[in-house]
Amino acid sequence: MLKLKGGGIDLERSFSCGQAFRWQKVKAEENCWRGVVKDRCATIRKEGEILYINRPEEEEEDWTHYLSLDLNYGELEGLLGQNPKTQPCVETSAGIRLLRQDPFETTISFIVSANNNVKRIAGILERLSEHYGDKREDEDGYLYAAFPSPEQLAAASAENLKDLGAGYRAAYIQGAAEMVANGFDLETLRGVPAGEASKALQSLPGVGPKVASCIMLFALDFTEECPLDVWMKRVLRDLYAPLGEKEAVAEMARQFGPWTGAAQQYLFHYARTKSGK
DNA sequence: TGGCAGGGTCATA
DNA sequence: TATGACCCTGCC
Repeated sequence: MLKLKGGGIDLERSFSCGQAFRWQKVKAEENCWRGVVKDRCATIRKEGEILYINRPEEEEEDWTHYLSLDLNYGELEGLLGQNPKTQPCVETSAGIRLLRQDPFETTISFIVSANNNVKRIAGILERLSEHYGDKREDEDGYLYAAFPSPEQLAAASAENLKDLGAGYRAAYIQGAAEMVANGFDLETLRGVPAGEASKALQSLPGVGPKVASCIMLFALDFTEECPLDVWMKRVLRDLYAPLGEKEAVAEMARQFGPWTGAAQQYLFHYARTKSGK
């Protein structure tokens, strides 16, 4: 059993704010979530400020990194609190942590996210894993399906993917998986200029500017990325009017610097909470 | 029950 | 650069 200091993380907000799709609340227990991260299944329970994770102690660094427990989010919340316009989201979104996710899983997840809703996205990814991923058992005997490897998904037929509910995204999933399986190296994009990484990602089928931005923020450590979806566009109109979208993003980057992406997630969650979603 | 929105992308003009 | 089409489920 792995034991970590939680550092103010809010599991519910972090897992259900739309950055990851394979975490589910364990209903029988208080503040307890189970999820599959690439090929590992974990159950995380929070008691006070301590996280109990049913993983071996050697994985301490991995989970600290995944949950961003090594960063001081007090700094972000301080910045958000300084501006009366962004201040309200501190209350609704405190405890959200950007999860540092696997690049391939994130790529497929956000290809699936296009013109789609969170519930259906989660269902498609679950069926994708059940169908093509390795079946495994965690330390407690819980059976789960790992996220498929690029090779496993590349071998899938678009028709079969369609049957899993992916719709017109089926061909994108298969095509992107094939490119990665054939040597398109997502990892090497870390640290290259943002414009270059975005352009490279957009050479994958089903990946446009928004999905590229999500992959960069959620999986490749581009912490200044600010993905603009329909919700964030509304937020920017509300908060930064009369600035246009580009100017508003520039203003966010100026205010938040390396915390821009995390601020985006706080504001995104705020907007959705406010609308009752 | 019908009608539309849902964390966009792609093809076409 | 600007429009529509696109699979299909969930929700009002």
